[in-house]
Amino acid sequence: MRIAELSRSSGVSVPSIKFYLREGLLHRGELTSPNQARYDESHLNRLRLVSALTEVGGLSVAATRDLLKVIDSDTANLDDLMGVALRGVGPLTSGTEPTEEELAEADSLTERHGWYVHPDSPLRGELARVLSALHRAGNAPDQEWADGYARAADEIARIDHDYVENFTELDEILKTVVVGTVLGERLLATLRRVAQASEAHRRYGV
Amino acid sequence: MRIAELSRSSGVSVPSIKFYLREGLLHRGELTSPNQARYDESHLNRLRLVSALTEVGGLSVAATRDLLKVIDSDTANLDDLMGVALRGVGPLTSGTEPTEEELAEADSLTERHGWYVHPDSPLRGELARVLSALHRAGNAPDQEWADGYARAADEIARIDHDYVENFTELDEILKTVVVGTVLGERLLATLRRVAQASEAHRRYGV
DNA sequence: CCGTTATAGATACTCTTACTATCCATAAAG
DNA sequence: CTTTATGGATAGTAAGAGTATCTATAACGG
Repeated sequence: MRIAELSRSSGVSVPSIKFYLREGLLHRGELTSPNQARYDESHLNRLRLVSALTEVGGLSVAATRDLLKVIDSDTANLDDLMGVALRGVGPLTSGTEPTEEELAEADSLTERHGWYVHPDSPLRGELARVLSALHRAGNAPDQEWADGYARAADEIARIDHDYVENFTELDEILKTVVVGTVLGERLLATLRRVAQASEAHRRYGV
Repeated sequence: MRIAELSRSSGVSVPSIKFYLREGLLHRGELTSPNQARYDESHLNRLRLVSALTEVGGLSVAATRDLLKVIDSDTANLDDLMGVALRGVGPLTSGTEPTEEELAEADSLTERHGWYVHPDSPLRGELARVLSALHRAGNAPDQEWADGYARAADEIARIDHDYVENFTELDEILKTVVVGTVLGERLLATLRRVAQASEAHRRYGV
């Protein structure tokens, strides 16, 4: 197909497609002449993936490119790739480095739940920053509340891993992990709001 | 205190403080002369809240201002305020309107979990868009997986509501709901990644 | 008392991100 | 054979989040 049709069936404007081509988020079409190229299903699928990740997943173009690079890579080692995929999924938070005290609170939480976090993992600082932000925002996150969240997170991690075990193809697993991480986060956030609104309705009849 | 000290103890640069003053995220200090103002604890607290919401919560300055407006308002009706607070917490996703079919999938999910969602609620479209994005990304969200997420969301909603019931002051509740919604989302996302990494470690020894 | 430093507030400038718009030379379509 | 549609390069734009400057004045340090 030509670019116009690709645009129509993907819902991405022609200039944006050209932009993604320039930025390396989409592979070039097969040139049939110096100014004509043919696109196929692979381009369409990639564009759908890109728009899902950026529009709904909220990823920047740069972050999306990095993720796609991981998906496209065919390193043989699944374990490595899972790690890269999880670590690569940004942008996480910004801000200053957490203090020792904040790290200690994060460690205490992860230990209470029997989680293993590598001391150098960015997740450790990330968690510390979030907890610290809750303090700074004037909401000392009471331990029971945070623990409830942790239990839910634990359950979800198990669900995710069980789900991934259905797949065997490496590239399929990779894509599932990446997409599941990014869009799963949005899904969870949205379901949480729905559940909250519904619970408010149930309790107070809003 | 003067602006330099406010900057030092909040970690926000003086130009940024001035920017927040211009944008209405921070109330002006008390003028002691045409070019001198005094700031107090209230300014410090507000700045901490703003930086927690923007840096960790990932809110834009505009979204933060809107939220603060809700927190500052003293409408007497708690029910209304909870609704406004929950609805006001953006930015949710962007993109095209969901189709009937996508809405139907969203409705089916909410119904399976006994949730009540007002037909005009933006949450309905939001959920439909996320589910649709999962399809578009090439990951048909298998029902069992989504249901697992929904159960976790349900649990969290209950935890949140139980937590809020500890408070009695209206403005305290409001702030807790808003902060809890925004930062709780980050906390949950982070815990989920920690749990995932930990589960990967447990299962595959990464 | 006085030179230096620190404001308040207004206006202008900058940097990044994510696109759009133009342009040229050729291809395809009617 | 005259429009319309590319591919690819270059330039322009609009929004968002600050920074920098500037003008009078205060406040401080000696």
